[in-house]
Amino acid sequence: MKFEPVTIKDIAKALNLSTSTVSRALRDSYEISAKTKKRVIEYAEEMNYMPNPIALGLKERKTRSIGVVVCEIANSFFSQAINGIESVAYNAGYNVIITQSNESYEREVINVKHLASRSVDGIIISISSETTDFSHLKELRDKGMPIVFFDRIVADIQTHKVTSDNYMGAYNATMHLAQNGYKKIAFLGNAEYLSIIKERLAGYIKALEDSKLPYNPDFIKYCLHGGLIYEETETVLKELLKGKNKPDAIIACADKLTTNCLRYFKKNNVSVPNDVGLIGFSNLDLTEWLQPSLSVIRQQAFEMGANATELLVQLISSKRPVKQFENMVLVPNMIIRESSM
Amino acid sequence: MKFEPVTIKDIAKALNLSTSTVSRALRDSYEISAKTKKRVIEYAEEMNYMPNPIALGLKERKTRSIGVVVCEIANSFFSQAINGIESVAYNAGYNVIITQSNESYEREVINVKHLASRSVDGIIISISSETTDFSHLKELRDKGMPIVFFDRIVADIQTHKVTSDNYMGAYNATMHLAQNGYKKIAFLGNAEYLSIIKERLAGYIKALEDSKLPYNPDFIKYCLHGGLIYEETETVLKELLKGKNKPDAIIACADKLTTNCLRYFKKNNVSVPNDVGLIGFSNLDLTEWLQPSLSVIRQQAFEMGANATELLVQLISSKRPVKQFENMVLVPNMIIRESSM
DNA sequence: TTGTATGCGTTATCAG
DNA sequence: CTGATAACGCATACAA
Repeated sequence: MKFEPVTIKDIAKALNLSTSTVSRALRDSYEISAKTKKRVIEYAEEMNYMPNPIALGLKERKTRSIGVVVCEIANSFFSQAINGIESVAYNAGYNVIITQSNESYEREVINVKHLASRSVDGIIISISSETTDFSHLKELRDKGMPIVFFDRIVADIQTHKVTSDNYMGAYNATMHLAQNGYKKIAFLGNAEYLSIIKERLAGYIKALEDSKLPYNPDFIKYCLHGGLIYEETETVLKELLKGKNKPDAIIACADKLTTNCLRYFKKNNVSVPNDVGLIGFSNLDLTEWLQPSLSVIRQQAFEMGANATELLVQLISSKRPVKQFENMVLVPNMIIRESSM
Repeated sequence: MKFEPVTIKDIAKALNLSTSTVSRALRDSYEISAKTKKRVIEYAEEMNYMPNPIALGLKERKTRSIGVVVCEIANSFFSQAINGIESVAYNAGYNVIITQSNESYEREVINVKHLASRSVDGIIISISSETTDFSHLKELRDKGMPIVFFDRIVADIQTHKVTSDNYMGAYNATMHLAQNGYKKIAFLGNAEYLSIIKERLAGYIKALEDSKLPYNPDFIKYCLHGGLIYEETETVLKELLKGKNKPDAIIACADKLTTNCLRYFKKNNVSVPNDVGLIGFSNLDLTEWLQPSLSVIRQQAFEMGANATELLVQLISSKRPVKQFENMVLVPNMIIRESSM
């Protein structure tokens, strides 16, 4: 006894009407008499009628769902962002399909292809730290798929973008450390070519200049896997913190990278912020209590997700060709949060 | 210049064949000549043909997507489980739609209704800690929607379930603490009526008996919000740890609950495991380095997710009526992991 | 105001 | 071996 959903046809038959009348009545068309409308709507209600989204999609060539590509959801920044994405999407009547690249280019391409193969009306993507070739995204964009780049945007691809003011964020973070007496501040990023990292590096360098601190290229390090592999971070930190002229503070440019730094410091009995100052990007609620006086920046994950989704939904339902790009850069407050020492 | 996906019809026209021939060739039907088959498949490949899942769904009354309801994705157990779910679902050709209840009953009902109305083919759910009324799920099950209960199952609802051996897990955890010299072990759960908590409580009590430790009802506490609200946990811990006869160890029965305990201890300069022993459920990779010798149990999140999904996919494609329930309880290894002190 | 016919992309069932 | 046609559920242009 399988559950058979009631269709417009069933209603039409039961009420001795045509399917089109029923359809129009349910859509509250002006050309239907109030009486018929009422009869249909009441009966539909009673039978718990639900329009079949698949049939709708077939007609409109829409799936009413949007795809999301992030590096991983077990990341406080992205899981918060996803909350924002979902809340907007649901209100707009969209489902959200989340995929994870695990910082792998190959995986990202697979995910994007899968989403694009008509299971999705639009895509929100934060590229993997490994991605340097963007042809899969350019292709998609050229085919007319609405895409919003999120957080980790691609500078040289013309499309819609939502990101934070990474330059100012890194600038503020560096200034903060400098003002607290740190003289040799290191910069730890994930991927050198990632736009958000480039911007942060620029902000970092500007802050060094403004606080008259020397710029030391040895203090700039990258972990391609973005902290997904602890050992990679460990190797880099070892390299960074060896010798006599080692840094006395670090700016860590990713959620997991920050976690890994803390882990490494714990393991090696390095005290934060006494031995080493540390500021981590992203919203790690753990870091607040892990190490007193560790500062954490960028709290607007939810808003960023929500904004990106609003933009995407707008793009999807927009009648204008998607090719009329409007770059939109969102600048959320970058918060330096300090806990008491 | 909107992107128009290539359809079977297009291929048929281009190759001077009928749509049915093309369809059969692509499905590798035995009644098509090798030559035609090759011609069609090659052309389809070249044109990057992708079958339209919506049209497929219309025929089969399927959406090829499954819904997931968890309390939150920013939870190491669930985000790992979701990885398992997605990997199986993806291989079986299903999309995964994730929703979060945030431990709210109301939210859970909304999510379930939403998923059901958008006609996912099946649902994997881990109920919220607030949920005590299961009519929304019973209703759905009675309508024939394949449902697999995951992790936080409902004991008195007859359907398919995948969970871990919580009784043994708690038993082992408690024994571990007892064997390490702790005498007054407290039990911290989220919701009293949650089956996994009841089972863990039973295992805890049995372990107390077996290690000849007294059972003290004051040592059993609950945080309904499952750690989502730190202050709630803090209040409970304050209550638990006051007085002279306070516990010397705690079993924390949820991911965030464990985190909150650590946060509270940090704040109050309580050393783990010297002042208080602590074992937390779920897979918190952070805890490993946060506090030496903190033990963490249940590593099988990925496998559990994968198993639940396999079961669900099987249910969906099963021709038998879904009402023939088979309870399936998965018993993953419960691991007590220790880091060096 | 209502009904009829058509099409969205695909597959199954007939015919040939 | 291949082709024509109906059907899935819905919306809509066109007819009445």
